[in-house]
Amino acid sequence: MTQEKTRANTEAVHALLRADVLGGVHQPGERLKFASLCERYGASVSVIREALTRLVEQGLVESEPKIGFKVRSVSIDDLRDLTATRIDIETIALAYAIERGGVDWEADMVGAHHKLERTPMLTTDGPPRISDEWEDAHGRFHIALLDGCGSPRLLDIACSLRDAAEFYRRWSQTRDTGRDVACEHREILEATLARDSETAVERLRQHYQRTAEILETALTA
Amino acid sequence: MTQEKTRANTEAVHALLRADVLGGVHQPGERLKFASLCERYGASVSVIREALTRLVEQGLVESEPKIGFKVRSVSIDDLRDLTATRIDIETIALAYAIERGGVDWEADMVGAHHKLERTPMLTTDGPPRISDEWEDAHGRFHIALLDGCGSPRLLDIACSLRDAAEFYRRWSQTRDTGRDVACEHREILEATLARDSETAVERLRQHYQRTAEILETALTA
DNA sequence: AAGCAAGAGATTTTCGAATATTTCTAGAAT
DNA sequence: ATTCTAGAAATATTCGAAAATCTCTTGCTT
Repeated sequence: MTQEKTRANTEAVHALLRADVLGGVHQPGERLKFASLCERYGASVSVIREALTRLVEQGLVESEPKIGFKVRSVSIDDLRDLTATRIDIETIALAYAIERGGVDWEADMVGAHHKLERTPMLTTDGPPRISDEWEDAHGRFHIALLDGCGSPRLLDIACSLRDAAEFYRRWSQTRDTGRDVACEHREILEATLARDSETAVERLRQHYQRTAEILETALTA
Repeated sequence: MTQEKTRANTEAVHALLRADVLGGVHQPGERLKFASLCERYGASVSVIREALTRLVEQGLVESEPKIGFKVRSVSIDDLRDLTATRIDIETIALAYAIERGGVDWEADMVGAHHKLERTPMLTTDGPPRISDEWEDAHGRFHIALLDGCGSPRLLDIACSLRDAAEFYRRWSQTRDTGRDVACEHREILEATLARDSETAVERLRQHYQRTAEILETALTA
């Protein structure tokens, strides 16, 4: 009786399906058939279809009319393009934030960073993998960094690119080869608070570049 | 018997509805009710809903769950944000294109520009307004400029921002106060072909800035 | 043996009705 | 007069089945 929700509205199914795609429950390239999805999410064709349609528009799922839907497939080329684009966009946003951000922005940023530092990165039960809580805190920190930029449109783009990146991230689970991610975050925050745009941007760039390199080796292996 | 399509598939309805929203048939802020949309596009609730869902995800329509859909509303603030973001994004893309674009890119660009120059800007029948053909050629030229950038993701973002801008554009119909748009295009092309990144980017920036200013006065008036 | 055609099965797409929710209206109570 | 509430109307959401389409198999022809 724990999950007896009589309301299976689209919003919820969309969130669920999205989480499953992002989390790798459905593999990239995998076909998403209505029959099995309806069963899995306990919803009707209509609501599954709406959820899929939205995911297509968000770039997480692909659709061929009359043929069906499938999870978007991954490639090295796309990963490189994504990384480069992400760096370009976030670089601009961070610079704006440093230029325009007020004290509220600073406060949120510091808060998000604090939470990130206090959240254990790896799970302790079972084989060590990056915990969902950490992923969440990590995302929030990076968004908090940009949040002072004052441009809803730019922020929105950054978020959607972050989602796309999440898609790749699960491959690199625990492959952090002697990398001090926490330190990188601390240094980015430090330069940002000091309003040192040059340094902050450069550190952010390296942060993403390193992640991408790890992902790339994981993807080729 | 000219339009007796028995197939009202989603793709078509989506395109139609999108064109109508972009073209101002449905005013910003206007509610989009299923009943009237079903009648207008001769389709069932399902396909209307899918089209609307997609438009929401594309940022052209807003949705409040259980309440309904409405055309996205416009504002000066959003126009400014949009313009600034567009300049930032296209600036990057153009710089990349100039840096990396090959001869095919050049050819497409020159071709698109030629077509733009040969397409009459204003309609001759009825009150003069900007013709759909010109709008189309105009969009294609600007996309052709960026197409050499080599980044599908960046190009995609640029296109979606262009759609958003289209949304505002219909207000400024024929308000071109002594502005030589054709000349601006020619100069942008010229600098781009000369691989003079600085100049090209600056001209593109001014091109958009001017458009935005005209739009802004039209919006406040 | 290769290629083609027909048909069965699987799957997506569309429909119209049933259901759930919100919004409007009118009347009663304060 | 104003606020509140019940009911009616309008509207969005969800469902399950019918229709359309694609895919795969099987048997036939060359």
